[in-house]
Amino acid sequence: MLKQYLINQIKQVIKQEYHLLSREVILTNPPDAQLGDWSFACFSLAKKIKQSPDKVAQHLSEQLQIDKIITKIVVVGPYINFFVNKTVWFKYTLRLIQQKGKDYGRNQQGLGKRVMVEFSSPNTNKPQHLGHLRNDLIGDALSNLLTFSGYQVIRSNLINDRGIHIAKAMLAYQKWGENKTPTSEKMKGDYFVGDYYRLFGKKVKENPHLLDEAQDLLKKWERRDNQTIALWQKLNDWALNGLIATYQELGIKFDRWYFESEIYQSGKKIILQALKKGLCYQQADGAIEIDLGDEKLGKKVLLRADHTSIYITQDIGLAKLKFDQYNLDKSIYVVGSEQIYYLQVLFKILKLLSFPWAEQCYHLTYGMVNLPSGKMKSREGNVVEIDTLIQELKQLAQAEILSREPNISGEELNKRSKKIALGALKFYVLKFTLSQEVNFKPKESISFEGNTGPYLQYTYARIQGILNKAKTDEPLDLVDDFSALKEETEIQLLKLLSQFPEVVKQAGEEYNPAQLANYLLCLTQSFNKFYHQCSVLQASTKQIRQARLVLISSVAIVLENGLHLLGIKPLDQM
RNA sequence: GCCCCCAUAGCUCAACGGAUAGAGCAUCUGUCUUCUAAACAGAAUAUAGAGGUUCGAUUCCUCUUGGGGGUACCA
Repeated sequence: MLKQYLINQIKQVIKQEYHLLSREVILTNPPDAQLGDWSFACFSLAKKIKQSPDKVAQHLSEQLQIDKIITKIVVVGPYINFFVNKTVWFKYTLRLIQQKGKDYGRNQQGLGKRVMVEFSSPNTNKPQHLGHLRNDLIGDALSNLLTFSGYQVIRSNLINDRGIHIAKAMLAYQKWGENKTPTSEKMKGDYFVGDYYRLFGKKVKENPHLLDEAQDLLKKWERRDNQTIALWQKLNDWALNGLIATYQELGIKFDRWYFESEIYQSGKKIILQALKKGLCYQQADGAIEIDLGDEKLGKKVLLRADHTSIYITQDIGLAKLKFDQYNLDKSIYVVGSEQIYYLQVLFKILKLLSFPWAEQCYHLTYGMVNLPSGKMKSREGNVVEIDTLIQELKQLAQAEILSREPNISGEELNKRSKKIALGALKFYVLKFTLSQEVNFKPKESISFEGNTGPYLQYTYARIQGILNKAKTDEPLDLVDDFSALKEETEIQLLKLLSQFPEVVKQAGEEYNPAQLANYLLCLTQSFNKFYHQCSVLQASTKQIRQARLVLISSVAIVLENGLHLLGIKPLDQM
């Protein structure tokens, strides 16, 4: 690697001149390509040896050798700027990409390590909306990134299929459902169930006693009352089928499903044992509580007075179950920022109960999704459902495609519009920094222009168009001569292509898919600039043409790999 | 009340403590007989306020102001 070579050269000179072993030699990109290809800033080194940065830069640069790879060294104030041999760089990078193909950018960071990513975790009382979508997409992209970094990743989903919110939907259906079914109403199951959940919300305003009835229903469920269980099973299946259909539409898969109805009692035993050991205590009314030993966190009840379990009881049990079953190195919870305090409490409890793996639990937070009309609340119907949005996007994409290709076959139209719709939606959501709240703008989310998923897909399609027309007889991975690539845009592309492995590695380490998303935009913009300035097929010489074909084919590979990590499918034609 | 997060262009977002703060939308102006105009080129506009740390702060610290979230024997 050229960058590593440079770093080693610098390290050597620093050692020789100042007798310092500097582990951190960081090379940056100069703000302008005219300044150089890589840059070393001498500030921190200057501080260590108590000299002015300018002096250090000057002195170091005089000791550095120019060779076949480093062609020029220019000092600008405290910066040492390096120019490297582009032909060598092109050859190394492009051949590497051609050889590795789909594996270009893969790293071994997590080799031998096992990590679980729990995400999505929907309730079975309504369809998934935009808030879930962000969670789904982050969880999926993160899992992809970690897999690409060599981790063994287990994607898990905890289905919240029990509790008062489920009982509410059940009660409404029992009272006003008239034995309708999703089939009879020609509705997706989760939407069908969601309607009854909302209906409950409406009716309970007129008649507050309905809440007591729902409570009773939940108690009957807990007593395993036959009729109640049957009703629950029925609604639950409908809702779950709807949820699964959405995952299929999104192309998201899970390795392990946990159902709250099956594990909600787990954790009880752990707590009773902890009580015996004196790790927690019983209150006068019988409730079991733990002192979190921290003023900010306070105290937390672990089991109700009647020793039935509450939500955290099951999360304690589930955490243990995960580590017992999978011997995890890391357990990541993808959960919104509104649950920061809750997960802090959970992890603290696990630590206080002296589970050795407590420190390996990690909460990956992200900001909420806001609509222009304000906060999303399923109960009030102020939501944008995922399926609905995808349908809208698909229709828009179809209109776009038809305006370009009126005679396209129905099947192809369907296929393409789905990829484009999902590409737009996924990229729109994933490009936000996690800690940022997402202000969902309907118009921008359905846009296919500018910084969007379809822009990336379009660029990929453009490249495929050229490659298909090129019909080159020389296999691209055998092209050897890149000395003809001299344009600024070509070199810009080279730099970006060689950066990809670092970007992926960092995005994985920092659990930050947005970083990859922004990199891909940068690469794509750079390509389109090149596209408008340089012709590939009409290049002035065969040498340039062949070299450019390899270059753009490499861009396509990197783009495809990057999109794949974000869960977005490229298109050969648009 | 207490705790946490956020504040960058008219709008939505970028920017390992480093060189001239970048994109996209919207607005205005150009570019399709030439590899797909879902594109490209150009114009214009920004770090909420006050201190501090630092050779250097959009980035770190404190306060102020303005948004959001949390503070259950709910899930």
